[in-house]
Amino acid sequence: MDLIKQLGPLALASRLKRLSDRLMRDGFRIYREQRLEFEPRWFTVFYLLSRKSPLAVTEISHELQITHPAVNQVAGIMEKAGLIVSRRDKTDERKRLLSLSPSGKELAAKLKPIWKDIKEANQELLDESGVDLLGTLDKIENALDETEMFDRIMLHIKSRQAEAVEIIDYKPRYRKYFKTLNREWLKKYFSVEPVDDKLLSDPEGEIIKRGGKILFARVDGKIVGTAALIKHDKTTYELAKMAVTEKAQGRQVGKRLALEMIDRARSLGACIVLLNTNPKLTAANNLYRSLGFVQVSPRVQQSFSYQRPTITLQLNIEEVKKPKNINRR
Amino acid sequence: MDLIKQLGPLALASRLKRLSDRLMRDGFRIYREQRLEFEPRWFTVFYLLSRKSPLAVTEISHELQITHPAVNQVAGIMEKAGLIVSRRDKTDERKRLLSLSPSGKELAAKLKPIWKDIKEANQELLDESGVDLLGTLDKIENALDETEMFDRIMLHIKSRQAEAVEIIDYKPRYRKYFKTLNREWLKKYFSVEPVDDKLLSDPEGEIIKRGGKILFARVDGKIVGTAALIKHDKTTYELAKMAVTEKAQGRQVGKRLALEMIDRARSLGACIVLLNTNPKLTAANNLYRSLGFVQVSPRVQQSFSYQRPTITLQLNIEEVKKPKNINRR
DNA sequence: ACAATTAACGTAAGTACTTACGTAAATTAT
DNA sequence: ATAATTTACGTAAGTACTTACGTTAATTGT
Repeated sequence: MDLIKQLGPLALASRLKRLSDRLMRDGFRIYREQRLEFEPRWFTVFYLLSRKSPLAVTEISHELQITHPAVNQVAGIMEKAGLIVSRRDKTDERKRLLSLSPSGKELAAKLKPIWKDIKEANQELLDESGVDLLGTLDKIENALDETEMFDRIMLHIKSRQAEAVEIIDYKPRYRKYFKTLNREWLKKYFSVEPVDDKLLSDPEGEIIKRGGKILFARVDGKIVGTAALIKHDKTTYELAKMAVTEKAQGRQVGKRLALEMIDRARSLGACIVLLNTNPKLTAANNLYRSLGFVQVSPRVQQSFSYQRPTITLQLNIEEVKKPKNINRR
Repeated sequence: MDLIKQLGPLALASRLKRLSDRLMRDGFRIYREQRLEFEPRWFTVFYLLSRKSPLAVTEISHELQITHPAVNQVAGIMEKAGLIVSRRDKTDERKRLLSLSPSGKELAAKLKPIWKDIKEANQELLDESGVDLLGTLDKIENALDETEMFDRIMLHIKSRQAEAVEIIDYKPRYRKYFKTLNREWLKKYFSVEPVDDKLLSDPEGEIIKRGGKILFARVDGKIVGTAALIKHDKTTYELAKMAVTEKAQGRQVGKRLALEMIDRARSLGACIVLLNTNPKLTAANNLYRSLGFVQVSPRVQQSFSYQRPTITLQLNIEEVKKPKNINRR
């Protein structure tokens, strides 16, 4: 019958809102029944000012953990209602100091016993239910302070997306993807240089026959990414021509390709994996750095010859640590 | 630092709202980050339709325990976005049947894995905190279904207000209040008849010297109510001239006066307490009935002579039960 | 000492509900 | 069979927050 209840953790936010709305509404009814010109919305700001004043708008906002426009709005309404007064801070002209007006103080005195009744009624509700909701909320808020729900969900999404990525070895029938995927991003950011075209047109001759590797990434049966490993010497390889089609970006395809390729390099006896990239490609560079790549001196940079500005990164193969949050069965 | 947290049960609703808002906001960020044209607000209606359709607006409203305008609004937005379609019910032209459109179904398929991630992340948050929040919410919602917060708070307020009412015996210096308080309501609802004026002008002679009683109610040092007990014969008394000033109404003054007067009648050896009232005075009559007064036959009605329509109520003194929720130390 | 940055506040618009009220179709009562 | 009531839906306005953005005053860096 009650879907939100049934959905459990999925509809947690909706359920909390529903309960909050239910309690707020009854607060509104109480004030009206007692013929008090007061609204639940005003409570936090009003109560705070009744205990400590004057206070500036942002001071209140910090203390209540709500935004300053919220405070500003409530303060505006209460000032119109004559409950609070405001004046500029003499020492800081930006600040507007709020405090209760005489009639605000009078109302506060009338409200105090009602607040006590509300507090007791809520306490009884919690006692009756026999559960420590406040303690529960404490713990949940603390856990969220550690890691926000956004990051928690993103971890799940990324791990699921990484699992959906299949890494497969080079096969002649995939050759065309090696070229098209790479030309896609080269055209977008720079231009396809002769050095690029040579490699892209003959991956078997230029890369595989010289002791390198080529991998592809497949998601839902479609080839969405590729990467090459070029052999420089017995212990030095270069991770190059890594490309992920635009639609699949942000789905951990690049990460999976790079991780797998580093594994392959290790198997081939590599001690150093080099990588040429452009400073503008921040998303890619962040990935490389997260995998342990560090920038090396310009000396190394000389050995390759691209028209576009290039920086060289290096990974010492012994330092590789597998990242925690990617499940790579 | 965090006032809402410090206030505990008093700011329970604010705190639940704050947590709900925090979780909702992150939901919004997740959909945006995944480049999905979907909002947390749509979730409940959309999810329900993805499982069961078609459904009418109020059917959804019942299932989700939200108001039908909320459903109507969300449905309107989602229809504009092309996610749902609606058609009239053939057998009941009032009903608008909602179901997912093909593109809505497509989106649902994309959303399903994300929902799973959200669910898991929320579940982990709860597990991590080591508390059964969902069970706690269940219990609290059940307790509120039994008795809403409004009624819980009202019980506290009424009991406190009843305690604040002081019942004091007649003293000559209070004589004027007996007249003014009674004229106040008589003028408001009817008119002051000669029979009234005779009693009100000489309470000592007309009531007390004839074996009756007069009581006053005092709140915060002010006389706010009065009541008289008129002796008819050895075992029959009449509760009359009960008046509570408008400002103090709804604060249990009448109830305290009536209860105290019934006690006095009992002490004087009364078996029956009569009472003349007007059918229009519903608030007062509800009080009388709650105290055990029942309407008697018109025969009794003849013995008194007011111009205004009058019904007579009677209380058998042995039947008096003290009401539970009024604390009368 | 001056520019750049940061802080405090205000306003506008958006989100996600609600209550209040109106209309029309269906159902029930007399 | 007609009137009265109930049900289903729609619209308007209100509540209580948010984000986004702009202005002005104070603070910091060079």
